[in-house]
Amino acid sequence: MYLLDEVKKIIKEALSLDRANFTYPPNSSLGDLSLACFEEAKRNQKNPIEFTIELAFKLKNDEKLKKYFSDIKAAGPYLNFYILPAYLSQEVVKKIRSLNQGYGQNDQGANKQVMIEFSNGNTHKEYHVGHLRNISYGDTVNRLLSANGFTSIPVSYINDFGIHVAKTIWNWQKSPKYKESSEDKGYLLGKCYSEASQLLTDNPDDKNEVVKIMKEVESRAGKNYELWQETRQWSINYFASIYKELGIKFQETYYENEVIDEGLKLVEQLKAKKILRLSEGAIIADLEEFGLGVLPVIRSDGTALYPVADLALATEKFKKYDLTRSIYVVDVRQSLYFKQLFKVLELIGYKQPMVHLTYDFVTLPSGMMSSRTGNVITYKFLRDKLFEKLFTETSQRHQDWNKEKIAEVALALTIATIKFEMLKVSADKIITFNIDEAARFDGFTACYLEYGYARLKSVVRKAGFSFGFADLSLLVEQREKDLMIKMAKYPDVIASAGEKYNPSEVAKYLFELVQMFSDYYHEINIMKSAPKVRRARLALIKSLAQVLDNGFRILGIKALDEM
RNA sequence: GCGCUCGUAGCUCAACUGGAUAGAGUACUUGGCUUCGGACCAAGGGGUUACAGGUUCAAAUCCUGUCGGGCGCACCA
Repeated sequence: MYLLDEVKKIIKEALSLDRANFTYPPNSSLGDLSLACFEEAKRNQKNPIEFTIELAFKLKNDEKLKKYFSDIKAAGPYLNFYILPAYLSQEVVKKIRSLNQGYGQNDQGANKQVMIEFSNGNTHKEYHVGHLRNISYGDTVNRLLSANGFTSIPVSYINDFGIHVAKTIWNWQKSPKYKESSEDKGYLLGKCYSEASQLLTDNPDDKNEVVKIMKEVESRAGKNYELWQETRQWSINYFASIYKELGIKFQETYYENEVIDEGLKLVEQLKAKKILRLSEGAIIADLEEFGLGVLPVIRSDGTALYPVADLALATEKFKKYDLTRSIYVVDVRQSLYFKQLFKVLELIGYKQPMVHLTYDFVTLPSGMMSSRTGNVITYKFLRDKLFEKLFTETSQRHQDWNKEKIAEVALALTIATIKFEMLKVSADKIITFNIDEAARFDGFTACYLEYGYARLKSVVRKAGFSFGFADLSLLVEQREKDLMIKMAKYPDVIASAGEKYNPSEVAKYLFELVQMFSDYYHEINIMKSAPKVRRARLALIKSLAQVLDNGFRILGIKALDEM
């Protein structure tokens, strides 16, 4: 059990409470932990202010509590606890040193297997900042679930069979410039798609050709089918290169073209079971009685819509894995669609909880992003722009470094910046992505966190061999105590962020922790302090580095020793 | 029209899900390099939490209404 849980348990036992409303005081002069006593006072029919005074008196004389608290004070209706620094340092610093990467994890989800689907790229289309929000979010939630003890299975679903594919293939054949270009072919397909959409808006008659290509691809034979196979692979390779650069891994990858046939069979079965029916020539799920309207499944021309693949995919997942929960990370605009999909799955008989994890979209100052109109910031554009700027910044600061090292650090900072920008705000906020804002490296940014970490590591490096036994009771500064309290809260943050699927809590926590360290670093010179004190302080900041490291890992960010 | 959602400092966002004096970043003004790394730190000004009611010991948070933005509502994905 972690320190704060233990302390809360002890207080509850001492007061024989089964429920208790703990909060954290607004500033450390009011204590480290507080108990709001409104309800308990009411239950005892007492004025809360007098009631806390009584409680404080009682607890202060409780011998059992003396090893945990230096003081217990009544402050109006709150009972404030001051944790004994010696106990704090023993419990926090030592615990971190013994658990290392495991610090912050818990076993809440033990023996529970959950699946999380995210990323969901379309082949033959651009990979843009909207996808980056999805993948950063999904990946972090996956890591949070693992940290909370769940067996979490990250999967991606790739849409390789829609009309967008045919559009791209159509334009690819028409325009020789793409074939001649030396750029990555997967990247070029995105550009090609954008142009195709524009051309088709200008000349709607050309759609006939696109439909012909679509049918040929779906028939799985012929020249266009072969071209589909080839181009599809370029996209898949391109995605793989992006995932690799971002450090994101999937346990399974599903493709629309591989589940669609199974989906069509399933539709027939569901028609027989009257879960689906014909209406106006189309096949639909009529969900009016659940207040969910109508979900079209097959068009009146007989071609498949999105749910066909999704129903088959869900079935496939439940067949292969014993899941206690199935999570889909998809933007909020598809809320109704997922309610409908989950309802149909429930009617089929799947009882497992299904969660649509929503996030709001990424828009641009110039308006809504759309690969059809070309109003997008692609991954490549963003990455190159940030990389260039960070490469320059890093070179200026490290004239002694070679180009490879500078590039390595600049790339890591680029990735960290992208992810952090996507994760630091809560999922229900629209991100208006301003590339110049994102390319600033001060304030609440990944670079700030990395910079604090690098300075910390630099002190540790300079200290060299001066470690050994540390007397942690020498950590008596208020700033040291504040840091330790903050470090003690890390497991709470992981539990809470995991429960709420909310990475921004972790981002904010890490920022605050680094802020506290920066202040400490400026006010207290570790290397110049007396040898025994120095050892204690080094032990403190080494465990602080571990907490930061663990938190960075949750966000999918590489902690850099130097930058 | 119906449904969902958001509205907090000039701007971008927090606020432990109903708790103490609503906090950060940025911008602006000012101070700090004979430095354990200045991509840093410190100080200052900046708020009727869109508006009006209600619920209670307590409301940015909950309920009702109004205004404003965004999104979705049968063959797009």
